Amino acid sequence: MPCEPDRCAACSARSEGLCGSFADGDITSLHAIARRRSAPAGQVLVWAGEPATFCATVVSGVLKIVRHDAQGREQIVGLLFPGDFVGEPFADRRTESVVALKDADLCVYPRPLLEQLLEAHPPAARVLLRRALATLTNARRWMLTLGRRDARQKVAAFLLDMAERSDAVDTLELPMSRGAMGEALGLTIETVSRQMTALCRDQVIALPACRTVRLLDRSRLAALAAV
Amino acid sequence: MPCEPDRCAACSARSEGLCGSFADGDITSLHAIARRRSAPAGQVLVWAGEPATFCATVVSGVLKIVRHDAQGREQIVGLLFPGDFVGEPFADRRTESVVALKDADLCVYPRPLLEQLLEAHPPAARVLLRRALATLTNARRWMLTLGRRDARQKVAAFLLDMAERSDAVDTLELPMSRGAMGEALGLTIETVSRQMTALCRDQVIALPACRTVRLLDRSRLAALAAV
DNA sequence: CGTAGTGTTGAAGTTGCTCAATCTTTGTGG
DNA sequence: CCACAAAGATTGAGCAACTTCAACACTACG
Repeated sequence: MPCEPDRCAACSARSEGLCGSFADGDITSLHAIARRRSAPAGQVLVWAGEPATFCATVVSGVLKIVRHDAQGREQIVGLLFPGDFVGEPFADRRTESVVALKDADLCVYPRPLLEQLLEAHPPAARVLLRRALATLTNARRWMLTLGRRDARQKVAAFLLDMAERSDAVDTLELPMSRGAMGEALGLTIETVSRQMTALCRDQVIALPACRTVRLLDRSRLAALAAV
Repeated sequence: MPCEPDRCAACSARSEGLCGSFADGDITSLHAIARRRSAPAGQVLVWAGEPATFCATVVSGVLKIVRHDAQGREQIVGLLFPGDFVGEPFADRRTESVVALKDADLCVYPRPLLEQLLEAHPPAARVLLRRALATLTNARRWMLTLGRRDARQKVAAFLLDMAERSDAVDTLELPMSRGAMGEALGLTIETVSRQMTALCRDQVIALPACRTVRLLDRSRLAALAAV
């Protein structure tokens, strides 16, 4: 009688994403192809341009997905939190880099084996489809911010987004530097910094520390973001 | 013995996307839930905010997917060409509008029936997963353009993208106005227009007509786009 | 105590937007 | 077939916003 492997039973991401599509008895088949890996903040897990050898589930930590162009400019195109799926099945080559913003733990699956598993276990493919569609909708929401909002609105929208993801009531810890915020928002470090201090001056937020944001007036922040 | 319905057999999108995941004998089950619909250029097929009642496959024409914010600013977040899949299964409410840029024909599926079909027919879910992942990668590529490139590079990148999609050798027909280009690029009409004439002046493209672009120097265009 | 990394602030310079006028194309009715 | 209206596209001038460049402050860590 198949039972749940200990590591999965103890995993905080057990009920999330891909893993959540497997029943306790079934999870063995996913566990069988998975190995654990951890990465310190700053480490590059995936290099754009390399062959795509694995996918993964984020167990803990935060990662950024980055694209760069011919002139070396960088744009963060996604953030990965615990439970999120990393990588793209069916794609032989990576077009984006993945970098740890904070120390992270991953559950890694070799891509060929994962693709076999997706064939053999239809609920897994459906769960990935659901997530992919949700991620796409999120990316498109972000496109509106990148294309149409000014610096103030971008920063406000970013803070709201982070607040939602960490379901913070009034204080939230940013998982990244001003530089990374700029990469995500299509702004320079300086502009991000100026907007943060401006929001502070206007009593919309407070900054007890560089990366600690207290939301003083969430509705005004939402109004500024023009969400 | 099941055979291919006439309408599907004659359809130019038969081998594309969702339909392509069904064998000639199987297509009946998709055909059974589908009805045809056509829309003239300019017609709104989906209103953001409405309940999501259907998905569809584009048979002919071009559609735009648009998001708007509280201040009414609009951003095109995707374009749909023949064979592309319209709508988001599993999402109860639309967050984006879909508008025909050119007269279009669609093959429409009621969402609940489609979702049942995805359960019953795993290859269909896998095909949608593949497409969703590819669309996501495309959206992310576009995010780099929106966030990091200046007006000249945006317009150059857009023209290259359109050239690819219509696999044009040297002359391509834009399926949209300058205004829609601006919506897609996060620029004003005026800026798009100025960049187009500048590219013309620099002998990178020629404009026999407003929406007809002749690519005079594709490699220089690529260099300008900084792809 | 010095150095490196990160963040803030200021001044000057560009880029793209706004507003406004003009030109072109398209479509409609006489 | 032409005239006219409406929509789309182009061009120009002035302005606001963001970037760039530069200096300086704060923190952490050896």
